[in-house]
Amino acid sequence: MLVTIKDIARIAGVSHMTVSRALNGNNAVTDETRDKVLKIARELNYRPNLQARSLVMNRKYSIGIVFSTLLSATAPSFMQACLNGVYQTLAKDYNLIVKDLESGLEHFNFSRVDGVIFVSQQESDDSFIDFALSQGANLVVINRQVERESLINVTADEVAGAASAVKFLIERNCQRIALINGPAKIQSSIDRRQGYQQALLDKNIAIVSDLIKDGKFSIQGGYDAMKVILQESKDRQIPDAVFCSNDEMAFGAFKAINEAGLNIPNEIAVVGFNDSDICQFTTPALSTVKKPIEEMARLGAEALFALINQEAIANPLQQLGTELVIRASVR
Amino acid sequence: MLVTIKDIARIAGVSHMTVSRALNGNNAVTDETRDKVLKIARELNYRPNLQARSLVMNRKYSIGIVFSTLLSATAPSFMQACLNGVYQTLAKDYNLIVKDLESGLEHFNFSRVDGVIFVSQQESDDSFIDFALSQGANLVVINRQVERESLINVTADEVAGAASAVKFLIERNCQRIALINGPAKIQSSIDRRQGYQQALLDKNIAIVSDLIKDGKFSIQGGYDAMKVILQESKDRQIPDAVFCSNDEMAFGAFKAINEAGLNIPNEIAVVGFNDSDICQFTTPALSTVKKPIEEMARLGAEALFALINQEAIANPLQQLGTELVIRASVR
DNA sequence: TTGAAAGCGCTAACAA
DNA sequence: TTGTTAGCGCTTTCAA
Repeated sequence: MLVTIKDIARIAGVSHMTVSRALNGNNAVTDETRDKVLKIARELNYRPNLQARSLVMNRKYSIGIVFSTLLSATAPSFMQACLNGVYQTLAKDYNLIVKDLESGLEHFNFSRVDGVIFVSQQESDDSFIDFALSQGANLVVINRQVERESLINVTADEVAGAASAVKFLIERNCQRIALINGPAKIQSSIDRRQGYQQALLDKNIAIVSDLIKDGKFSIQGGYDAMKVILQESKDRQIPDAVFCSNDEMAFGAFKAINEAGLNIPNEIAVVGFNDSDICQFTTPALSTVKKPIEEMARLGAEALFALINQEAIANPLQQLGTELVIRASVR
Repeated sequence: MLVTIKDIARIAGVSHMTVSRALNGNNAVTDETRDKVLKIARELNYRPNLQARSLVMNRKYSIGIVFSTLLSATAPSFMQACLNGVYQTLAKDYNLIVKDLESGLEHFNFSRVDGVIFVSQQESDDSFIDFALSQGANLVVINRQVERESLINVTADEVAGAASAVKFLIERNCQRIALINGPAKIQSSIDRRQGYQQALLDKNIAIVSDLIKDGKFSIQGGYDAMKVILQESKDRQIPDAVFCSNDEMAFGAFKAINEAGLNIPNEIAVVGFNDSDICQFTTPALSTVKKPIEEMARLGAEALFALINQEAIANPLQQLGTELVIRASVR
């Protein structure tokens, strides 16, 4: 068994309460006593049992980060950015617990965490959000816009981001612009499609449903979708541009375009979304809409800690901007 | 405050002990009582306070996964594979806590977890390993081979993997083979370099230190290293192959080679390591050494749970095989 | 089959 | 400034 405050108390010849006070920096203890206690604690390599403290203080010293899924539709770069953003804000004593919703939300025990930062990706996540709120859990939802009374929600302006990309393509004289989108139920897919359609409407270009495909947010999916698009346009005109809902799918599309012997950007321009690491190193370099994922996670986590500590939340609804990054994949 | 067994006891008109027994499936309780208790528990949406149970049982219902670093030198795809592998083996009640060593190991409180799975990447991790062992923690080290009395260690045979790749290149008539390696202190870098050198020696090819560069395990680093290699060989012969210590660096090298106007694989053959998602979609497709990362993590986690539950460990030292995957980036 | 008492390691409240 | 007592929610032990 590990060292407890009682062990230290016995050796120091004081009560366990004096030890507790000394360790917690309570100043109702003489310097001499404190020094003695701290010295013994150090020698015995004492670590507080946070489970026990937790029971008394009703604090868990843990927060949870919950993903819709750890496996599919969560690109590694996206997940790492989220984890990093949250991890950086973590106070010294705090643990970060990773969960996904596929293991079943009935297993989620809110009594083990002080709060949850939920990286929400789809509308069906609502049941978890409502469950969390009904449990009175401290909750911050990031990535997907959610309408709930006084819920803290940090998102990016994906509609505008997608629209800016498509608008740019049109201004560069693209007329037949395909969309390789993520799975239909994912909110980012819905938003980016909306931005795509908005831009086309604004410029009086018809929306051609044959040019919209599901690329599953994966490299393979982007490749498959692009192949189908090219196949289907064999007898007709091929698209002169393709907007992909994330960079991975754009990367897959590159492969299909290369295999078809077509030139990027002269025959087909390509734009992605997120600005992940790969963009600068594809050939040609991939134009994209930069989404501040790590910052989104950081701001969400900061708000969560404010919530936990019952501090005022400056701005419960934050929508971060996106930014069009032009590289050689457009002409 | 949340529902406790005492609340249920009061409503059911029994003692809290009977509730505890009913909830834990102890059969020293009549079916009638049990049903009544379970029904009330369900209605009140009772969740056990694992902090409290923890205190009594001296079980934490959490394991930790510790990375050397969450930020640098940990490729997103590698990290996600590790997390997935461990997450899949997690028992229903268990939480997974993510940590890195950069936050300082003095902060690591082993009393909060039942065990730790350590994704070790470098020799300087040894201090953490020794610290963990000195604390009597349940520890499993994966990814890096570590010599410690009765320590559970799951690794991949990286030396052989690298050697097989380089040997293959030589058999395809490559003579000047560059190595773009990870940071020198990372064990995988050391192992893969050793495999590289071994293969060259076996085939009586001299090792040219100018052809060995640090690519930092990142796309950018691979690009930079390849550029330097090409720059330096301007007046001499350029290498006819480059072996990269991970796929990301190979991807960066592709870019530099493309920019130099050289053909892959005819002028320079390229091989990577890990077999991550991108390999099939680069142009040309990237040959690589497949490393079973997720399986490594899964086996490690299974062993950790066996250790926690004091079951026999079939095989404390497991070295998984690697496999050379040939694609179009070699001729 | 059920209940009462004790205690896991810690802190809050009160007393000395 | 220090100590005593009680109790957080749970399980183990022993008694009924």
